[in-house]
Amino acid sequence: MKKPTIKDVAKLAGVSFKTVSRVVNQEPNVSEEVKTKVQECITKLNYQPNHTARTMRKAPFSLAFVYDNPNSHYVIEMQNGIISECRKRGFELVIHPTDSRSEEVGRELAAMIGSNQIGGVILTPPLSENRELVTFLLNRDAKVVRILSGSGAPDDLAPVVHVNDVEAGRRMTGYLLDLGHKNVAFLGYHASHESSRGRLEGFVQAHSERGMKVDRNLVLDGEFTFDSGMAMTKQLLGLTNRPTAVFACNDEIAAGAVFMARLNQLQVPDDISIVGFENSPFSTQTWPHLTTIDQPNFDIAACAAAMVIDMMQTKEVKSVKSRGFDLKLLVRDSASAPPKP
Amino acid sequence: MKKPTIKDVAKLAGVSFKTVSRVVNQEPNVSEEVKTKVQECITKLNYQPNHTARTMRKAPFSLAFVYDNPNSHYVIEMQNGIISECRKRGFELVIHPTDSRSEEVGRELAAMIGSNQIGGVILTPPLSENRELVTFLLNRDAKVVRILSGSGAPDDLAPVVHVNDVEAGRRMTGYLLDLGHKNVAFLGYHASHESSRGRLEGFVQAHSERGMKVDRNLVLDGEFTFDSGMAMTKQLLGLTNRPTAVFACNDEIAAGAVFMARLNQLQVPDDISIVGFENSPFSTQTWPHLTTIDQPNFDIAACAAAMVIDMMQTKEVKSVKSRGFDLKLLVRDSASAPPKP
DNA sequence: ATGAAAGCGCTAACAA
DNA sequence: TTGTTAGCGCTTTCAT
Repeated sequence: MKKPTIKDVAKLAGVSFKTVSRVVNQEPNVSEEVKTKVQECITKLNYQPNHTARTMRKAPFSLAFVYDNPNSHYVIEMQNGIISECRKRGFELVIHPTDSRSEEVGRELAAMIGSNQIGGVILTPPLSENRELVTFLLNRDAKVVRILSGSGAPDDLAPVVHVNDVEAGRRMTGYLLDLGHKNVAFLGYHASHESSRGRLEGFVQAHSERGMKVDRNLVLDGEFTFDSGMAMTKQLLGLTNRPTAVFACNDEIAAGAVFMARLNQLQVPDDISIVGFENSPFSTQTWPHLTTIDQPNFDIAACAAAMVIDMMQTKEVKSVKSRGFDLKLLVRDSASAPPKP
Repeated sequence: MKKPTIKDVAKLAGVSFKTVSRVVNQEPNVSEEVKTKVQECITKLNYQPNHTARTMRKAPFSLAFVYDNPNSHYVIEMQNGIISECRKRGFELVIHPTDSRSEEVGRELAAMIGSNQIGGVILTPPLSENRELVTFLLNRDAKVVRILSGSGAPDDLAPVVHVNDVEAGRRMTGYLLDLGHKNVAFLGYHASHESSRGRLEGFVQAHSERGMKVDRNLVLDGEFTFDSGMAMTKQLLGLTNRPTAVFACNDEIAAGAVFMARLNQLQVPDDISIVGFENSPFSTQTWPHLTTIDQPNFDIAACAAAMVIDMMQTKEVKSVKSRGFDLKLLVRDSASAPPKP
């Protein structure tokens, strides 16, 4: 009736419980004969090792995913990626939504580490940009992996998985420019938002590579929201040098832009091209579906998870590694050549 | 250097480690004097009880949130609600995305329960509608709470938190009808989708309460997607008795409907009223923002979490309880009185 | 190749 | 009010 323990299996198999332990942990020095018998008894009793007891003797089998991000889609994809890796390796995921501006984060995480619940932490922006937090966690013996925007690791603190927003911005802008657009607007710059900085940098690069200059009046600050997209686009349409293409910093902005264009009797993409970034559900939640940048969040997260787990499993302090992911241009129907003048 | 244990605290305080345990667990029979001294030592050493060891002696301190739902927003809200309750009660949340059509679910969960990782499970639709799964988990001594669409618990298997889709559908339809609409379409019926059945039922009720009959040609089957919303609306607009209002089964459908209306030069809500359901981000990802139904997912989830935790903490088998939540009509700008003929 | 003993950090049961 | 003794289910260490 009660859950069988290692001892029950041992009794049934007529061996010492240590032998059962050896079989369960695939340790050497067990004769084939005994091994099979034990295996049988395990299945017969439907024995499952007690995860808790194991954790007590070894290290924790859980890692935490810490995030402060209003974008559900992003969080879920990350989460799923991490979980898929966790399942493969027999780990558990504890999720920890938090407010990055609060002082609590460190304390909360310290509590989880201190109580032996978790051994590793995966941090996403903006938390991952917080050096202080990273150091704090490191000092408490937690393994930390950061997911960051950039083309490499910014320091040697802890491994990072980096996402090259500059390159993606460059590629997307190049696509627009090569389509023949001369006036491209950039919507949704946000100085404190690392990714948007990178995307703008790529935007500028693509221009200079083609000997073109970015019209600073066409670079608009804004939130990553639909409403902000509408507002910025409205502003754009009032301009004398009205752009023929719009590079929106994310899909929600782009969706708002599409809507505003439509409101002004402009056809997308015939009269104006509008592209997004992120390949979020919003990119197909508008018409035409958005040409956008596909960010492999699932893979990024799985990679980060693999890294923390590796770190948790090897006692040695390995040299800091980092791994980068490329973002892909996803051509759909919201961009085309500019209208003939 | 190493993490302090209960014994270290005891040594420092000059008491037995059991006394420290008493203080930590707020048990009675400790003199104020000793208590304060121990408290001091705890802070001085920065002692934190080892969660794992505790779990081994008592019951697991984790519960699982099992879901199979493509809607990130829904999942995140649920998750946040559960976590907020978990934090209050010192529990951990393990999330378990899964494929409800797979045979694995039961096995996977059984493994988690069997290995003593989790003691309770929160199930959402469509998993929560699976009686077999519920029984299976119950047989393995897991505490189960289901979140279900309906006006009460369908059985005595396990407690449920129910969400009254019928009532919400009725209220929303009543709102439209009372605005003066005579032809209201229902978009996105899906026989296998419990909630959509409930919403349609409410839709019908509201009509009959006003002595009106539902035009079955205006009830369209469809997916819960933007594209499906567009397609269904297109079909609608071809009808001779074109409806003046649209009740979309969720916000994505409604957003698609708004877009299609716009494409056909119809103003929303002046020419046609369109309402959604769910109050998801999509409801403000269109213009005008959607009048919709607000579903308190966070509270629903928190309530379910509170229930499982209660069940995990009391040994007694309590009589099955259930708790319902009302959905609120959220009036925004996508519905108004029908146009004058 | 196998087993016995010790002990992880804690709580429960029982003294004192 | 306080302390002692077991022992949770497992792994580690050290025999045999």
